[in-house]
Amino acid sequence: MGDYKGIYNRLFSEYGPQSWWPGDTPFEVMIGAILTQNTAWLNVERAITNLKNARLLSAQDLRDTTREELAVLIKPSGYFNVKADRLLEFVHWYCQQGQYESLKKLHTAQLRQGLLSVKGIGPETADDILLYAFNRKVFVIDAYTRRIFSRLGYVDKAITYEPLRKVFEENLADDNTQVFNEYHALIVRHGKDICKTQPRCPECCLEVICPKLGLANS
DNA sequence: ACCCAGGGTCATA
DNA sequence: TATGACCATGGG
Repeated sequence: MGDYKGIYNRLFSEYGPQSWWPGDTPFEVMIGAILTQNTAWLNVERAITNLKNARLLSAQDLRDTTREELAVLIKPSGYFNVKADRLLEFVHWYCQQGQYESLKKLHTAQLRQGLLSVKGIGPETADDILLYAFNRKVFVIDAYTRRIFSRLGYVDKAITYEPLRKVFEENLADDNTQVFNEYHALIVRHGKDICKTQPRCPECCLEVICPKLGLANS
């Protein structure tokens, strides 16, 4: 089973509200979700600042940018050639679908399917967008989630994305979207916080259950 | 110098 | 289905 809400409460009392996702508009959230793939958020912020200065954080303007021009601007976020293509693939789809006003009318399953049809958007990025840009009640799974909760003995360490997402969504069925929002952010925050204090420490949550959770490994 | 970050795709077996 | 290679910058 596992006390999923209990872990949430411990994380929340330890760290407090995380105010995710950082970003001024839903569209900026979506762009950030693509840029942050396997990348530290600090580097994503630099790339987003460049896009803002170039006035490219609207769908229309971004769509008319060349891949080469885009690659230069998002360079700090890494994988810049790959991500330039992914941003363009996404924004083309986004405009074709009628942007936010049209997409927000879709059911969550339909919207998710649409996002996943875009080359460069996988399950985690799609769920980031669903939760943090469209405010849909989906649980975002990442590497921290899988590590922490498999070490807790709640799930198998080899569990794949969809089954793990289902576990969280079933266990948090009675909770609202804000809890889903906060929970994923807290999981990420927990990993960052510990690693900042003790980089690669064997006591770090990435390797064993962090003492901060009050759940010593044994 | 080494590890890895708020992943995803593609080729291979 | 399940690994492995690849993408690439910047912080600790």
